Amino acid sequence: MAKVTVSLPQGTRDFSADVVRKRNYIFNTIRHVFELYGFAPLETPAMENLDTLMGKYGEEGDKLIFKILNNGLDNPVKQEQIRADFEKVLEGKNTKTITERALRYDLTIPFARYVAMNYGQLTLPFKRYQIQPVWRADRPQKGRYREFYQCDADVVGSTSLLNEVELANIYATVFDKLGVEVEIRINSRKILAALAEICGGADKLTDITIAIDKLDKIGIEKVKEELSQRGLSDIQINTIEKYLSITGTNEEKLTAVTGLIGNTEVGKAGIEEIEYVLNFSQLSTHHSKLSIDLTLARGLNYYTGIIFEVKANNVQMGSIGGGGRYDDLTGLFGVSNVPGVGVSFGVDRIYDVMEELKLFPETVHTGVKVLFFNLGEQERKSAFALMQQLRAKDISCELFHEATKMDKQFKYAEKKQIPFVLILGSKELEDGTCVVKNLVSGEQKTILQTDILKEFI
RNA sequence: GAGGGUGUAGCUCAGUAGGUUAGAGCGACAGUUUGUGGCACUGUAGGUCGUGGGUUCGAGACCCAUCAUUCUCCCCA
Repeated sequence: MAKVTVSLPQGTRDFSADVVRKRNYIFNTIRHVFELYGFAPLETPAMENLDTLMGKYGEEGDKLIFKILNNGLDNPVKQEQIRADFEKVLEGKNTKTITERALRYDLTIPFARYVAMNYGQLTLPFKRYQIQPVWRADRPQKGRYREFYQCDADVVGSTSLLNEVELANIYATVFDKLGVEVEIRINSRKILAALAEICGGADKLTDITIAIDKLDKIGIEKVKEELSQRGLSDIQINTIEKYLSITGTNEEKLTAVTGLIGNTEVGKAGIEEIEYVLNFSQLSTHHSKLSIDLTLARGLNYYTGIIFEVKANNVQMGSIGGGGRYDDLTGLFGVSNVPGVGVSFGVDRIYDVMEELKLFPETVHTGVKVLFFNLGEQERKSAFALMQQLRAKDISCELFHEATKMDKQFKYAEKKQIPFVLILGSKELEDGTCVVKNLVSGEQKTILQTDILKEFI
């Protein structure tokens, strides 16, 4: 056999039939719930102008954007300019002559761009969902791919906390349906802002969030070290340690955090919005837990209110969903004062979790239902006619491609997990019957050809 | 960007301290079986041991480089 020399770009994958079916099961579940909650679909291009994306995801994020090389760089007329601009690229700057487009990095920024461009036409509040791949030039590892799907639902044009309640319920509903046990973590950037305020300045917010976000990974001592490196005083660090040591039930956490930052206006607001979402969500019934996580910060710095993150229980995997409220995402694109809130599902990680915990139902494997045996020229003509009758009734069938030993045809059906075979040989041809065999049970019976629809509908 | 692991048949992997002609299971194909699959038995095909250098009388094994892949950190879904 010839040596195969082709390969796939790092971090990308092909999906074979059974994987696609399982992925579709997840997509369909999410899409269905999005529709159920009144969200409408939107699709945007795989690529955006580089300007649209740059600077939206922080310094690290910018590095992970896949940039697209411009066409026509070999144009002799422009060579001098291009050489000069390429020097800038070597210094880490982007220039439009070299690259001006990039693959989308997430779905939120393209959505904000869409809202800004179409603001006048939208009925507010505007609720859209979007299920498309995104690309990141990250180094692949467990649960991390360079091409992966996000499923986002966002509401813009409303400051109502009802939206947060709805989105929390969407999370709970989807994971209940999929049978994945999760913990939906909730926090408010306002509480973090209040913490920064009593620690001497709003400008410390980013430093503080980056450090405390790592608590469960590196431990309290390392966090304190990092805070110290980031220029916080011992008194400030002491306050943060008090904040981080808050534990207990949701109610206990709220009481404790109120004692610490409840005297600040922003802190009070943050506590109130969490209380509101928690109380409202208790009205609906679902298994997934909604719990306060005061260390939850989220890297994206456009979040301003409630923030969410979803972790799967019983499995080692990064977050499988995240989101939050942003006050002014479209302001970056020239349309100010459009508040919004959204959540995102990471399908590829959800798939990995479900695979690891064996949560996919058997019924996901629905392929061909009936294989018609091919036992000769006359036989196959009759079989073909019968098969078309079933297909007309939406039953998927196949006729074996050549007249060969039954042995082979049986094995084909078995490998493709086709549950029924239909045998129509010379005997059956004569008396107008056919044999239906159930490959799972091994039972078979002879029926009239005219009764075939009854048999399978 | 930093640091580990792994590359041997289509797949999963053995390969002992460096020593003839590199193995197993599964899979594929053919047959036992020209109208009944799964089981069993028999046989066949398939590998310049990721690639390139080096050490050695001798390398799948040891050393260096390189590529691929995987995992961890950073960050994230």
